[in-house]
Amino acid sequence: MSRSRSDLIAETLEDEILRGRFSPGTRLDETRLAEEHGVSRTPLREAFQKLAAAGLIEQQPRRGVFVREVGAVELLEMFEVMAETEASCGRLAAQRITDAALAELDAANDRCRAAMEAGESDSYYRENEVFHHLIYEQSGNRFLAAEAGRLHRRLKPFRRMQLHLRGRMAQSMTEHLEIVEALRAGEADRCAALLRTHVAVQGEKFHHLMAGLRAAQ
Amino acid sequence: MSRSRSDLIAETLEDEILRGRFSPGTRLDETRLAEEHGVSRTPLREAFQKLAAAGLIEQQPRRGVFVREVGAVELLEMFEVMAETEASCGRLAAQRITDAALAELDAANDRCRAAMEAGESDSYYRENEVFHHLIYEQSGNRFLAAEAGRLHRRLKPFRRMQLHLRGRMAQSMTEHLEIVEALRAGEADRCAALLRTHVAVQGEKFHHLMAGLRAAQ
DNA sequence: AGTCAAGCTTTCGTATACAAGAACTGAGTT
DNA sequence: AACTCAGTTCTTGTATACGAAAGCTTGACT
Repeated sequence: MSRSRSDLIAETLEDEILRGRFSPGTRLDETRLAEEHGVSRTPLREAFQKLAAAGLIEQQPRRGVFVREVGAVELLEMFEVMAETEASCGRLAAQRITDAALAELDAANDRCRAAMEAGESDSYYRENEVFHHLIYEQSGNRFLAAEAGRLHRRLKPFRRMQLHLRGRMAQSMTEHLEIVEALRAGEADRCAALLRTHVAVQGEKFHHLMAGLRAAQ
Repeated sequence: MSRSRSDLIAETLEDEILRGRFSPGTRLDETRLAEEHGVSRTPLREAFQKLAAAGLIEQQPRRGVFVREVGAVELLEMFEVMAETEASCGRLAAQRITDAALAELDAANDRCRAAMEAGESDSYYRENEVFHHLIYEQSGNRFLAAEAGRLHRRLKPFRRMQLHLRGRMAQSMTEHLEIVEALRAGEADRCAALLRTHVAVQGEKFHHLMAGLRAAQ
């Protein structure tokens, strides 16, 4: 599937940026990175194009490329869009979901509950992701699902931290159950509303975390 | 603003593709296009990267780049997402819109009405676009507005044709008025629903047109 | 001593050259 | 006559070389 060197490098860089190896604002040196990956500047530049298109880096005219500083405002905006997008997925899924998928959602929720009861936030996070991706798929709209997946991936690093907030897992869990209920009943509007708040809460929690960090400094 | 040659070429190519100079499935010859634009292959390849990221072309591993064949299914999916996205814009705008923006929407609608009464579908189309972009902006979420704008642009060529359908302009017009009403009243859910169907109708009309074309062959 | 300008260095943007892979064509064989 | 295999050619992917622009440093002038 992966086409060429530049694709591979783009993936690697994306991972490294999202994982925080390169902090926001850092300048990415073409020459040095090319050396590091053992290639010339050409494939590296192609990788940069892709990252720029994905909004991860910023290319300044004759200055170089920099890891994009995603401000708190933009991040909150992205969370809002995520909430709306998931609501859309839910709305459509409520009209189109299959019994098999409903069973899968139940199973994912069971695993979520198990993780919660064991207090394993890592595996909770993993199963939570399965749950959400299932809904994306069940929207029956591959374009929408892809869009949702992309945004989800983008917000991943910021989503994760808030599961450690006390009581969040339990609350998230009950919301999941309600969502499945709405899906099973085919209540599109209700399902959309539930998903919207379920995700919007993450944005708010994130906001609180940010405010807390800022206050602590 | 525009950075370099490759940016310019990307824009030109995008326009040419959307306008139909290159029909879907056509292979884009690097060498020939480079010659045509009076540049080397390098900036052209960079332009290709951008177009690929925008989903307009497809790069096949050692085969070349091809104008993407957007199937009817995918197109309908995109219309559906457009409907959902505009609904989201409307929902948020209903809570955040300013009086000034409401006045602008009224003005745009007046111009729409004038165009409709004059039977000028071109200028109706233009004012219609203004109307929708205003709502994008008034969502108060720049990320969402950008997303909506991108999708709108992508669907432009397919949106346009259906205004020629008999009675569509008049219906569109009344829907606009209802939408502004909901925005003014701050009724988020109603505004979202109105926008959703307003845009979804376009997808359906498009579907009919497609079916008609297919039947005519 | 401070400021401005000019040159120098660095790095980006573009061109070109080279290598590797895929398709096509031709001939030979079954 | 059809199929296969090998050679050739065309095109893509990558490397490298060159030119231009931006920033920094240094020196001279006020």
